[in-house]
Amino acid sequence: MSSAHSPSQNHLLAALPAAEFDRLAGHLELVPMPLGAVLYEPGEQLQHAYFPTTAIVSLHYVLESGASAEIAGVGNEGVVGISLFMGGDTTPSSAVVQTAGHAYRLERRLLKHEFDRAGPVLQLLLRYTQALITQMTQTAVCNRHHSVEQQLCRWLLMTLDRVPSGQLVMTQELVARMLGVRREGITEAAGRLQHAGLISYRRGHIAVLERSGLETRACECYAVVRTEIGRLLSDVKPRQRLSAVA
Amino acid sequence: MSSAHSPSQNHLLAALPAAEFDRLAGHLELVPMPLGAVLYEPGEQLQHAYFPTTAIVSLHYVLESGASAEIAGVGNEGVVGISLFMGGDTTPSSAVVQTAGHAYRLERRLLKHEFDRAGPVLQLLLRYTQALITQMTQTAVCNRHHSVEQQLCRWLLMTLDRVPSGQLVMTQELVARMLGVRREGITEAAGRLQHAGLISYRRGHIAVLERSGLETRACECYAVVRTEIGRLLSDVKPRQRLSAVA
DNA sequence: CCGCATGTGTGTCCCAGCGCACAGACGCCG
DNA sequence: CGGCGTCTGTGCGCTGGGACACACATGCGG
Repeated sequence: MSSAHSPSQNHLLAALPAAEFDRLAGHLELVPMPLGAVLYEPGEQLQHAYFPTTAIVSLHYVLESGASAEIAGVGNEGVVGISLFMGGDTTPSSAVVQTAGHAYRLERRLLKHEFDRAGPVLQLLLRYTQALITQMTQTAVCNRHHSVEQQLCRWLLMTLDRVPSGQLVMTQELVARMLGVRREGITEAAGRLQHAGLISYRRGHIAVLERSGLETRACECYAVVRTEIGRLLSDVKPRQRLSAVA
Repeated sequence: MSSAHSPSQNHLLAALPAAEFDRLAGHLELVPMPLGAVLYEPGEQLQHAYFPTTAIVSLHYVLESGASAEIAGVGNEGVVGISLFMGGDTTPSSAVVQTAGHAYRLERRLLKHEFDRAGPVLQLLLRYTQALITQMTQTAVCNRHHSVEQQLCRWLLMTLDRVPSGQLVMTQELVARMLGVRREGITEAAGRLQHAGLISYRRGHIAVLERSGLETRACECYAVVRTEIGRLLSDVKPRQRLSAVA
């Protein structure tokens, strides 16, 4: 595993015109993202926006009761901290590192400055935000109407898109917390998937064996989000490595 | 009921600096919004953005199975058609008039133009968008964890904020479709609320009698969204008539 | 003012998912 | 290599909500 880091590992940054990219590059700071790290908590003033390269961040909402659910996930296709350029500065949700890795971060001030420029950077960020909105709406509908197994498949697929190896380091307990369901529900669903030969797992490690099987069992939500990301971020710079967007 | 229409009945428009407001005013077109009218369908290119004054619009998502759910609602505090300035042009969801009334609409081209100006108009729109995002995330979590009754209360309260009279024209069937639940579930929940003296209804009409009671029974989601709208849109222009924001 | 479409109230059955409780099983660390 | 913490499997009973099936109201249009 080569550890050569580059901002262009993040699709948003990679999609920027060279001039814009160069302008920002000097200000990007590579930071490690350990599992469980909290990038921000509800109402907290963000100091940086994070462009993940290998890390995956989960936008999470915790209710007063302690129950929680993932709102959306952000990997190397996006950025964490949209409220910085949206103007609200904070959000009622939090952001937690779901898969350890790295990200490039940009200071709050610099990002806010992008708003005034109203250039390609802002345009790209807003498009991404719309894709994120799609993800959120889909999550809302999915939560309402789809089974735990369908959602698990969707979640695995989305994570898979951000982890090329297909080897996820993830306990069932954590997955349950992501989806906002009972741990036992995941055990059962995952058991069925393993039995069907689609995945295999052992104590905190999940390996996807047959991606297509997951796609069959997943709800439409996965495809919708995937397609929408492709649509919104493709014509900015046609060739990204979103791979198999269909 | 005075039928004097004015763009300033929409809080976003009203919050604009005078110069900006005047610039747009000439291009705003007052349109009636009949119940059930579809402003856009999934994937459809929007031709206008709508700033409701008395109408309420429901952002809606319909699954392949036919099941559906409201993603968020837009009243005189907001605007329908954010994808126009976000850059995506279309969304996978649709927008349907949930309560008849009026709105001012603005042509696509003009709104897109606002993006390039990167002025107060865009800033306000983006802030509103963030509030909308909050509403969507809250919907997602609410769908996961809260009971039908709690959600009904939340929905009633949010609608109430947009209908000063407290007299809603709305069948249980429709409410059910909004929340993405069974009609019978609404019948039961509404029955309990009526029994408790909080609301009264008859064949397609719902009257709220005791707002505070609904607030008690609603989940936290209502307050979160309400507070966030207040926070995000208040310091643009302090005095809006969002009334009792708490 | 009658009738029928359209809302609303019930009741019954069923099941996914929750809460809880505990039994194994793995694997890391001393 | 042994022990313990963590993760996973399983078995309850319970319940909210879904699907379906009617019976009854209501009020609009003819």
